[in-house]
Amino acid sequence: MAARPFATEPREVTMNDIARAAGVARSTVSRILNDVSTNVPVAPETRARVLEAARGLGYRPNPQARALRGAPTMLLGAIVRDITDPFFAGAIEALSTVARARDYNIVLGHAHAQANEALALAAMLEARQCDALVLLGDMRDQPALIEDLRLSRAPAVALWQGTELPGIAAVDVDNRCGIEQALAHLRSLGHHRIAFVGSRLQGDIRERREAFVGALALEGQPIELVGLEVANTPADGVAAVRALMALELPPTAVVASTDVIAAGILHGAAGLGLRVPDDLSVVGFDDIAMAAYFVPALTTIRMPTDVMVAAALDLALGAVGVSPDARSKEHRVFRPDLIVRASTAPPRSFKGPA
Amino acid sequence: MAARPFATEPREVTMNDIARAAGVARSTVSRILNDVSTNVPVAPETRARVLEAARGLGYRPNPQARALRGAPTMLLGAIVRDITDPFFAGAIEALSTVARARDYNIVLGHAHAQANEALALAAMLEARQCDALVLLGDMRDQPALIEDLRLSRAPAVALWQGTELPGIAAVDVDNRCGIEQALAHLRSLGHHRIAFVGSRLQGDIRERREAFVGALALEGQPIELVGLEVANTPADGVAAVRALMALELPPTAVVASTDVIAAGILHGAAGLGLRVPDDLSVVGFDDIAMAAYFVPALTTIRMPTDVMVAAALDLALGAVGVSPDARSKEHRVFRPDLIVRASTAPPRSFKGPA
DNA sequence: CTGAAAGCGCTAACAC
DNA sequence: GTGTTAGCGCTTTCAG
Repeated sequence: MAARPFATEPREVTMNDIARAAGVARSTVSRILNDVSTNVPVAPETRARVLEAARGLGYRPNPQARALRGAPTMLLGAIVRDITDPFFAGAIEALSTVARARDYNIVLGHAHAQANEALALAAMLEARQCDALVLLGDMRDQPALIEDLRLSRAPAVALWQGTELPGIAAVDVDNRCGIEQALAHLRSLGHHRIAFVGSRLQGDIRERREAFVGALALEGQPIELVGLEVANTPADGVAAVRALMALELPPTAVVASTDVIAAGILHGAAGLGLRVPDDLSVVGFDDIAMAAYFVPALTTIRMPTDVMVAAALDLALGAVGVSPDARSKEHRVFRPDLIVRASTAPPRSFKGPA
Repeated sequence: MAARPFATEPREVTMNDIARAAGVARSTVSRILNDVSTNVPVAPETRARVLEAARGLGYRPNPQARALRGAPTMLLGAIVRDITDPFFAGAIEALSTVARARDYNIVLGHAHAQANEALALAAMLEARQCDALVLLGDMRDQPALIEDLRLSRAPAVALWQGTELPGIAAVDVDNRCGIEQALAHLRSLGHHRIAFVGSRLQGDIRERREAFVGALALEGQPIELVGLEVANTPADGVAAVRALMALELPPTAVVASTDVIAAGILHGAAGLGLRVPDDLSVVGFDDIAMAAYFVPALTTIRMPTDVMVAAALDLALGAVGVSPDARSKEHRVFRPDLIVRASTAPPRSFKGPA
């Protein structure tokens, strides 16, 4: 067989084919298949014939044609910096689940802090294939994206942005509340020298850091901060705990800005011959699926991820009774909870409440 | 302002608008914007005028209209059972990266072994919004999906399917090779009682299990298998190690079918007061990002994920010089490597090579 | 070199 | 009840 320039695709079955097969007009087929019987009556006999033909021919509606007529694409864009981050992986899963319940699919636009970062995102917007967009995590370092977002017709919602993006609806966690719970827990165990590990640069993490500083400053407690430039990786958690433990007066407890960093802290502590929680207490943030199976199981802050994701979707796709205009101004904040596990205990020197 | 039934969308800028602004015909605009200058010459003056108008009006091509004309959607469907699985999260990230290099975006179709499982997938195919599909992980328990896949016009590639799906191209890892490396490593350390943890039900994992059984049977070694029904979760890893250690003659080493299960084994071992690797050696499979930061760092089998994902994309989107027909019959297998870390050591009783 | 016209598959007025 | 018609935004002959 000679190679043809273009493969002759096995032509799609269209409404025309059904119309011909059933001996009716295309519009009739459309009416029946879309079940607009409420408005326009159709003879049951015709209906049966058309449905039969459609099934027999294996008809599948062409979404592009529908979209051209103004139908929604049923695609929801999810822009995330790093799918590999277990917390965001979980969030995407949750988002995908609630989206599916509305017959929406997720288009992934991972930002991946690379050189071409903004481009990937712009491409997605440019393509306008999505009915709405959800941003997961802090994107303020991608000004081009934010700008495009504003110009874009598709509504956008920022999840875990950790800050307000004027004109874009937001769903966030109360980071201060979470950090305060962690600190209250550690203090009740008798800890006085508590360190925080996490960058001051990125949204949520920055908020957590500020909450930490604020809370300790309020009480005149000594503050030990590490990692103005800590990345959200276990490797940087290892480096941080090494730095902390090399201090003249090392902390007895560490609050990590995320569970991923906490994993590194646990690993690094073990490498230094320290036992957690006896020699060092560790508190994480996020409660990723694995946190309960760290060695030891991690005490951490859990957010109502499912609820938050559902709220974001409501905002993005339009909950009943919420005008698009009002939506873009909304900023919903949810309260996290402390989950106490095995990585926290009274410090060694602690002999009971004063 | 009274509420209108439908918000008047800020009308998109179309080619007609440009044509009007530049005083040319729509077809001319199309030619210029698509740069088909090779075929049809266009007056430089006209070209400039049109480009100017397009930029000025902020024109963005409508992908649906293009698709209707037969253009590709530039969307790649990725069907994965569980995005939360760190290994697959990494794979999706890799896939997304190579896809982006070809201007493709990923549409997520997570299968999530629920009641509505097959539906989600069918919906995606039904929608035919994707130019090609990549299946990540074993999907044989979703026969409806597989069937749809065959009917679908979009080419599909199975990644880590762990078995052949007739008519669907596949990219896989040599599981036997990986398991044999793990066993060789453990034997060289002096282990004789080695257990395997992992279900016999699912694709890759089943292959790993069979490789394990085969290799040990060959040498008449005692075989300890756990988990005919082990799920790929840390929780089941914990249960497995408890069961193993309750045996009359517990193993001195465990091979886990995945790093996620290995995490549970490490956690469970610690809970039993066992020290890894002194009391028990543990080998994982996958080398997920966190594996190097487990306590202790996990010895595991690493696959060339990036290369495999790229191969899958080539197959799906059509590498140069490969006919669609030949592609669907391809089955490429890649070799994994053992990464030795801190979770393996000679067994306690071992006093050096015999 | 450029314009006119047809049509991708579908929906929605508007006839009859 | 059902058919006719127009048109969504775009590409692509085919005429000039």
